[in-house]
Amino acid sequence: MARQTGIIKLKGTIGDISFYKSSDGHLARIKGGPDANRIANDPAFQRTRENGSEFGRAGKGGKVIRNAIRVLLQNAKDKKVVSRLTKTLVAITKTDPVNERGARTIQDGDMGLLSNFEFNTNGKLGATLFAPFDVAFDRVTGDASLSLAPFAPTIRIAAPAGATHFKIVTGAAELDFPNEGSVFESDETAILPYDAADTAAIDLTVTVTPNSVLPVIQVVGVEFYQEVNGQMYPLKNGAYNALMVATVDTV
DNA sequence: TACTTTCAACTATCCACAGA
DNA sequence: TCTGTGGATAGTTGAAAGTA
Repeated sequence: MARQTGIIKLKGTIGDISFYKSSDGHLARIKGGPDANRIANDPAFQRTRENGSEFGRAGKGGKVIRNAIRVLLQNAKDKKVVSRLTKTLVAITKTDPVNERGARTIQDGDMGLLSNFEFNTNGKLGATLFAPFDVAFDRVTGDASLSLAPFAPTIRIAAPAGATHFKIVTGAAELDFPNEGSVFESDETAILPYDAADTAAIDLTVTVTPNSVLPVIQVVGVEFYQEVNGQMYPLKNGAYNALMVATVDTV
């Protein structure tokens, strides 16, 4: 049994050697574990395969969502949004009361858990936009709307340093998880000055399939800009832009 | 008993390396 | 020294075998 006696304790795996801390001290040994073939075929790993199946479904579901809102997500995301979204979708999958273990789905689970999901932890909408806003989705017409009464930007929006302008965006996505497809439309305000003067009332509407029977989510976001010599530049490549799930509507 | 590894899906980011 | 390429990694869940 190999032991680590140096000052620097390692944790993790380098090559075929694993380093970890146990009650016997810091150890180093050849990595082990069951092989891929066993996990794929051995009846003892049935539970493991069921987990893998549901986890895989959540991962694919995350891709459907990210692909759907890609045009907005590109401007407001952090490095770990994929894993955070997967985590949420796994939790949703577990709330599915219909299907048996290993076959549970996102759309049969409680998709409400996706409400208020923030796509950028570096710029959360909940900590950025303090102007009250209303969202509404009409399943018959397929219209998703966002409205804000006039507000003073410097009071109602916590903008990162350097921002001179901003934009409010929204989008609706109709999600078809089994077929890995989606319908998406987005709308946005003009680029507005970040100052103390009240904005005009904001009303944005986007439309997805009327009378849809699929789950629909609506996202709301804020994007920041910096004006330099009359040109608008995205502030720090959108590091502080916010995007959040505002509505989750299922049949 | 405590701990690791493995698998499932996905992708931005990081790193090493080769070649110019 | 710089650039492009390709592979590894992180991060998420849960189950069980294997080892000291």
